[in-house]
Amino acid sequence: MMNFHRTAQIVEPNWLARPSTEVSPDLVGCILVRQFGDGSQLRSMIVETEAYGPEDPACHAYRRRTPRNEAMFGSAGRTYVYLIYGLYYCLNVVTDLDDVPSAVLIRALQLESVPSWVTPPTPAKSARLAAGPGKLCNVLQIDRSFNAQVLAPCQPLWLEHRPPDFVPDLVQTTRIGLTKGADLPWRWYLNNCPAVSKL
DNA sequence: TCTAAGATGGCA
DNA sequence: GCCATCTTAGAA
Repeated sequence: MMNFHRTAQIVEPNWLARPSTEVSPDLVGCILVRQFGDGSQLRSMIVETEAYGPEDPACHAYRRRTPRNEAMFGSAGRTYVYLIYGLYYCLNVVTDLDDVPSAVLIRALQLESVPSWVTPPTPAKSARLAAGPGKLCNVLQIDRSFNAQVLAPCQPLWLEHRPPDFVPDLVQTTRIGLTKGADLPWRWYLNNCPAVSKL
């Protein structure tokens, strides 16, 4: 039977149950879907990610398990959301096996459309509305209540695979804004993408 | 209890 | 380069 209408390929938890350094580059090009309370959806492509994991001095769970980093020890396919600098939320996708603290930070998105509630100052800036981990949570209206939630359809957030014919041109570099583990090349982004947070 | 630092971002 | 803003982890 011919299948012209491709159904969305949902990212399943078991696909995420790998080390974050493997999942992180694979998530670039995937689609993050945000469904709001009124049923409306905002779709966007992940264009920049960073991996955090065990034996990683920059990982929030490097020292020990605490109430804040608890979600990182949870099962793959859930979120880890935390507040940084008392101002911004950051969204992570939990990866790897249970009890292994591991997550992928979503650092930048390319929005499919500009939501009605944001008023971009200039057209040029609208491309960068979600260029940064704090900015994207702002646009998608993600706060701490999103921590440790399941990523699945009918939830506020879920992931869809990139089309099989889309092979992203990836750049791998060091992570942004760290004082520890700054030498590890665990950041990936889409080459020549205006929505990436930093070059 | 107290305090310094933090996976940021906007503006001068 | 400076700073807003506040939770959290780690020290005392």
